[in-house]
Amino acid sequence: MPEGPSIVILREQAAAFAGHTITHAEGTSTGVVMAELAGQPVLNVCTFGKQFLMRLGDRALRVHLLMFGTYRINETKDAKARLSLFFDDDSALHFYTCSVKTISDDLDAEYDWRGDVMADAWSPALALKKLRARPDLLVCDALLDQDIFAGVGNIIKNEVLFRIRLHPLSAVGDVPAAKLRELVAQARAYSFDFLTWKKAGVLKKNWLAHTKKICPRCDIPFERGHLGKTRRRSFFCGRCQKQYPAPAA
DNA sequence: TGGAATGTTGGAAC
DNA sequence: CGTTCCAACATTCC
Repeated sequence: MPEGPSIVILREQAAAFAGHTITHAEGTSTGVVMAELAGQPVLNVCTFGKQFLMRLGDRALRVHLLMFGTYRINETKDAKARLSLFFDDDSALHFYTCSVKTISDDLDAEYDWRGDVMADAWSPALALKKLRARPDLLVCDALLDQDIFAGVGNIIKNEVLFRIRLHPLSAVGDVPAAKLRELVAQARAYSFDFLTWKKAGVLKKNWLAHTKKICPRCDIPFERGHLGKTRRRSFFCGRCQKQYPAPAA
């Protein structure tokens, strides 16, 4: 479910709740006081990276779907909801298997929107600055770092690195400047392709690297491994994805 | 059917 | 005290 673009879809679907008032809240989450939510208006909904945010009358709710989280609108799943919100027009929003937290309603103080690859405020220059400050960071870890690329997940990581022909074990400080700019640009560009494909139900069909066995460019087997400090799955072509610095022979 | 996966966190360990 | 590491959590699919 949950890389940044999927959360954007959630936000678009939940936009209909803005302007409505919560009449009742229930669920197993310990991150909110259910009784305090009744009567609160939904002022607006937004996202930061993989987080879904709802600004209410006197607080905001942060929902993170983690790896397995799901949600339903105007219907329920056969499972206990972490948080169910019922609204004054009899609509409802249910979250399952997720982390729910109550946070300050001053979202501009909580988040630097320039760090969200899906945001209008996304700043490639700021991302580059953060990257240059960490030359030893491997690019496979850099893309997953939510302080640099909020919203990017493991699928986007693999697809971006394949797209720009960059080996996942390359060190940020050794990647040529132009290639690093490409990395930043494609972190956003691929995320929007992801969004388009996810909406059309053709996301998997468009994967070129993630979970793939053969490189579509070289027609040779992909390498795979749990790389970097994050130890997340990497799928990459040892021939067309260049490594910086070149590995010792 | 056990293992692994679109992820983060909190606390232990150093 | 700061940084790093790893177990824990949870659902679904193969």
